[in-house]
Amino acid sequence: MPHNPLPTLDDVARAAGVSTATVSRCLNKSGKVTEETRARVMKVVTDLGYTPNFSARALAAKRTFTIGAIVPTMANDIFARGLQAFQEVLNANGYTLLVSSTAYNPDREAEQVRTLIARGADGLLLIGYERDPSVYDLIEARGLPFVLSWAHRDTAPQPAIGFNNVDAMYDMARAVLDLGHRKIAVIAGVSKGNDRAADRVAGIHRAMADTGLDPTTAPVIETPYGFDTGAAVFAELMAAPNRPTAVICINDVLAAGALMQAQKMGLKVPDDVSITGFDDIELARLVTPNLATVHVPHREMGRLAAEDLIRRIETGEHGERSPLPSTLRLRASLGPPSSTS
Amino acid sequence: MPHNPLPTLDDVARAAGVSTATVSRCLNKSGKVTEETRARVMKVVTDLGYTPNFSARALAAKRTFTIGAIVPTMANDIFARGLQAFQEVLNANGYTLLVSSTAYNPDREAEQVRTLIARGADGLLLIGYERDPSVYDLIEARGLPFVLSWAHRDTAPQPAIGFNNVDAMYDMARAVLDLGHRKIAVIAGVSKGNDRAADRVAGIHRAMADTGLDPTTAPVIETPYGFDTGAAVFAELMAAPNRPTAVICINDVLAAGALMQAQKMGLKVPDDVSITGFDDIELARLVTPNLATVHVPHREMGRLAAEDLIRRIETGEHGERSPLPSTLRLRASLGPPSSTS
DNA sequence: ACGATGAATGAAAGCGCTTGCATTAGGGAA
DNA sequence: TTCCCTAATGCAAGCGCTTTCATTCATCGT
Repeated sequence: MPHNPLPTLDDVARAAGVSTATVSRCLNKSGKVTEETRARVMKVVTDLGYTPNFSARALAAKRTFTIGAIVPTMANDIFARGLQAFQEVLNANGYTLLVSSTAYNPDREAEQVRTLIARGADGLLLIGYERDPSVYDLIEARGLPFVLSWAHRDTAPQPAIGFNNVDAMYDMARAVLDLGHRKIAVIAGVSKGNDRAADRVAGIHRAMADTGLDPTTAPVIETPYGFDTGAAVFAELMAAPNRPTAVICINDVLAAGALMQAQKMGLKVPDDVSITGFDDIELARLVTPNLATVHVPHREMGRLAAEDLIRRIETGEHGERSPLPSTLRLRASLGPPSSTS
Repeated sequence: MPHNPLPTLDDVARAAGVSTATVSRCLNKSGKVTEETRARVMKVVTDLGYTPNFSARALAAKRTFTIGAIVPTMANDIFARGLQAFQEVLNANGYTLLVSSTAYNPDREAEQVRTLIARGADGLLLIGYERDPSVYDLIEARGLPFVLSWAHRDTAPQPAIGFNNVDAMYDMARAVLDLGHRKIAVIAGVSKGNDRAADRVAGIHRAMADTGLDPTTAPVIETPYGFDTGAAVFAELMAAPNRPTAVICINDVLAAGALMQAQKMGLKVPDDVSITGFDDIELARLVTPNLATVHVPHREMGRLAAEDLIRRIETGEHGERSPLPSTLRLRASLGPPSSTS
């Protein structure tokens, strides 16, 4: 491994006949430099192909221009999309993205936060609210700017760029109920450590209560994320004595699995049973019948989260925090209950 | 922003009554420390909640335990999956992942590489072979370990953990041809700067030549990645006078778009026209009919790439480089050409 | 019992950059 | 012309860690 050393600030300073302080000032646009010297220095910089060493810069300036994101997993379209947008904005502003994932394991998050702090991240992106309080302590003790995303609760103290999962799912449940469905079942995600999943179920319950139904009558089955698990739970649900006429799924992937299983079982959707999802990933428009779901602006969310976080880092102030809108996409997988069922 | 300073090596050293050198040695398991002092130091470390400052460590040791990945975009399932696996292995080995994306714009890659080098990445993950030679120069001048992925060419000098796109697509094209199809059309990705896309088309051409067909007779339409573009190209293709009996798509997303469009046009798949994809993302088993495609082990690939890269960084040596296997998944969207067409 | 031997530890020199403070030079006011 | 003020620049002290080299000390051979 030949280590052909990159030129350093000293090299540039010497070649330009100025001090390292001046070169540094040129590079950091901190004013206080004649246009003439700046030009001379910049020429040397490009001639030498100089690139500042970030580690050194970070050590001296206590700024890394690095932002950490901790997501459950990138292999989930909704996070991948949001993260991509997040990264684009970061890059456009001179920041670099450090990614870790928890595989939905809350315990790993604290560890990841520690690592990112040690690495000197200038800011943090976290998903949702629910986490060990010690994690928040860690971040706040350090005065580290952060923003939550993929969720939004009006009452929560933490800054969040996201949507209200309760309300969003309430709307969908309401739509289902308004069509006349009374026998509802829910395929839920694992709610432990996942407030988004929990909130969505809460939204369904609220809609039922508002419609005069007893929320406890609807079976709610939690299952890990995935098609196959969605399919399995659906099969179980439909094998039970008192079949639901509508199955509300906590996300599109689970719903797609359910849809696939329905087909396999020879059930017509929505005639025999309605199925709804959440997220409106592209898949929703590809399955047959098209999936009724809740549209969430993931890219937009990632973009806004990045902008908010950068603002927070650079100016200390923060933007508005009103929740992002989610909108119903009522597609063919949702219909009125059949009169015979 | 209250900056509650994290404890430093000095703090630990003082509290443990040893020198910073000793603490450093304990932390880096470099032997040369009595079990007794190590225990004492470690206790102080946990008591104080000490975490080393990576910037300082990087500056002093010229190691960052950071690995950079430059992908076209994370918002593409195949990269997201691979990257997730890549990141998991990295994390398990004490490395952190720095992500940038190029949005399939080759020009941006050189810039990203520079940034990652300046940030002191210990290694790099790049997608495919095709890039400006200056990028390779940059990396090699620095002696920076790297590995390519998502592609594999036996003749290429660069280390790669991937599969052979030509062969993989050859197999699929062969399967299509062997069913009797003679009028074939290709929905391709943009091949400029994307050797995976180009190689796949090459595979199709080779299969045609091997079957005694003139490769130039098959229309190849390039289009950016996406459903809607896939649908649009498909519509165009089927509107032409001499309709193909089989449309081979360069990836599953394009194929899914084509499938959707076929449905919209009232065409039966595969009776009226066969459609095939590539990648075998989950969507392939969700659309109706299920998509015939080429299965590629993306997660496995990400995992292996990470392991190879780490080995390369830590020991200088490299593992084997035989291509990963891809396998045909011949599903319902592919059938023999109808006799009437 | 004494010097030789080697293992554990400490002292200190950076790594490449930023930044507070000192210094210099140039320009305007008196 | 002299003096003061300001803007540009340089000096040098770190930032927190690793690592080389020197030092210390206990152990062993003779």
